Amino acid sequence: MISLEGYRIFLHTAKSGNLTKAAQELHITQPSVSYAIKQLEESLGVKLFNRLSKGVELTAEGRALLEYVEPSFSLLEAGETKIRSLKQLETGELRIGAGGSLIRYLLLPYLKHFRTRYPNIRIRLTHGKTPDLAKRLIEGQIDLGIVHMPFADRLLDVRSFMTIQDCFVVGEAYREWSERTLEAEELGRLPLLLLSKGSSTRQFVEQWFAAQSLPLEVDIELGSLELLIELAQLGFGAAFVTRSFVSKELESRSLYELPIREPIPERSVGIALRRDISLSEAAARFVETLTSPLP
Amino acid sequence: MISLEGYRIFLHTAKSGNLTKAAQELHITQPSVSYAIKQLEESLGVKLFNRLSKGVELTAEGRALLEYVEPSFSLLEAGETKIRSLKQLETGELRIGAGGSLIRYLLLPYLKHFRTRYPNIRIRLTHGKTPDLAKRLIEGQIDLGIVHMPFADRLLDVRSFMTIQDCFVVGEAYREWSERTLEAEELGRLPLLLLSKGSSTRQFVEQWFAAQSLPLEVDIELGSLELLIELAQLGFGAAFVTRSFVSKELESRSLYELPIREPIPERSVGIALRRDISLSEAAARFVETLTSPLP
DNA sequence: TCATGATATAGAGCACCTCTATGTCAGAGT
DNA sequence: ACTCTGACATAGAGGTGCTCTATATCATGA
Repeated sequence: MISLEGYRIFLHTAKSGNLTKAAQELHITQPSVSYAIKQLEESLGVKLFNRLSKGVELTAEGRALLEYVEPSFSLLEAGETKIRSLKQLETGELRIGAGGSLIRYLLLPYLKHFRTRYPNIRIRLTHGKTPDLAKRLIEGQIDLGIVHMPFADRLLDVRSFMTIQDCFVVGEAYREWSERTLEAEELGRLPLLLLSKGSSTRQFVEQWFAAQSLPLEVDIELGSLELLIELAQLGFGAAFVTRSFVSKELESRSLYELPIREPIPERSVGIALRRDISLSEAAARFVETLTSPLP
Repeated sequence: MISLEGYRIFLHTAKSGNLTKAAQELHITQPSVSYAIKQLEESLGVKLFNRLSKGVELTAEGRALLEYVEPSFSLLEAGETKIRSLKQLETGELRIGAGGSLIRYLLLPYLKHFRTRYPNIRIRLTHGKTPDLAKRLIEGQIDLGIVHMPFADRLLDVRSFMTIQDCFVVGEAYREWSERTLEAEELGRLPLLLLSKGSSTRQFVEQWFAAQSLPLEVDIELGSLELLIELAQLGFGAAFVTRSFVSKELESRSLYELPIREPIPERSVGIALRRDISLSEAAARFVETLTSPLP
């Protein structure tokens, strides 16, 4: 097999027309260049250079070879440049999957920050429920998934990166309910606004009711958290939401949280990654972004 | 500096998705491949493969790199192929087939020129009639054929490269016939010297007579144009020949052309090649020689 | 639980490249 | 002519780094 280093030396020699100069460029000695050229000539079975008194000059065969070797090395160099720029996050893509409202209410500030910092990384977002995201992850269609915990899969590495606290909120119409601590069973006397079945949040609230042996009567169920919040504000009932997602509304008093004696346990949101593959540079950096506090 | 051998190993590994298989292809051992990939990854500072339990799989960065490395190596390989074919010019051979008198009267100057330019190419000449040449071409026994046009074959690429003009010539004995324009039918009053049946030239002259509804009475028919010309000079009659083949004799007035009212159409001579195989370097150069003017 | 088929690691060995030193040669300058 | 300069070639020593064998480790599927 032909030594590839020989081609690199050939290329420099051909371009400078001078073994000694080529040697300097390559930080090796002139005899090494001489040796390498000789090796290459012998492997190919043709003379590549005519040795003149003032340097070397390509033969017809050498010139023919150069026409291939030069672009070949340009490509390799371009490849190395590409890798460098991927490493510097000057290019690349980041494929994120996230469930329901997490993109809008939780991921958005991180995405904004990341996009400002690395404007040339193409961000692709995929919406999907947790099992769907798991499937996409395993198939390599997304780099990482953002899911409600608990969630586990043999092939996935899921690590919590944020805890969230859920609560019930009401609008002005039911404001008085927020002025004293309620027993859990009293909630049944209010119309309940929940996310549709199948969402992690819905599962979670169902479990909470079940844990206390309380029946759960749902009055309004919606796929969109946005709409849920709006209806709560309009006085349609008590909505089960993550507190931090409505912090603005709570501050501006367009929503009120219902204090409940039986505390709603904390949940956490996790990052799901394929266990056996390493992250792309962009994905790794995004995970860092997620796990360190926003400025 | 990055070891180029590493790229070759990377390429094979990426394509087979399996270090062990790549090692076999490269005739080295699996640990060597493992080592090389690791080296490359460390030099570039990125992981190129995810190690799975059933082989390896490119990472995003690896995939990006492959897009450059693969064409780069294709180029190198093409370069090596080119060199190999150029080398053939040092030792190769050129097998030409040509009909009848074409070798001697048309090809010879080109052959001389080619032989001077590429003295190490062994030239093999095959004599044969057009259909025979076609058969040899198709069977790969010759690289190219020189044939009278028109001629076509599904498997052959035939391109005209020279037009020729035929004429009737006589020796001193019939010189007076050359001093006025003859009607075609007057030719019948001269003894006619033609090439033997089966030759393209004979076919052509027969067609010409037939086109004018003239009977053709052949007095002397020979396989050799050389002899035909000699007999014409000796006054045996009018010979049908290609004008450029006897230009020397016409100049030196050992032969005279008969002016004829009905013009004899031009013919052309073509190069026949096999359509589906690429020419050897030597054959390609010879075709160049034929299609560009002699110095 | 075991067999299978992967990759990773450790450590020895040596091939091949690279170096230093020196030879050879052609051309320019005096 | 002679020498000086700048080039490439050759010889031989030396050491780096690749490659090998042997073995570990790990995941998967039966």
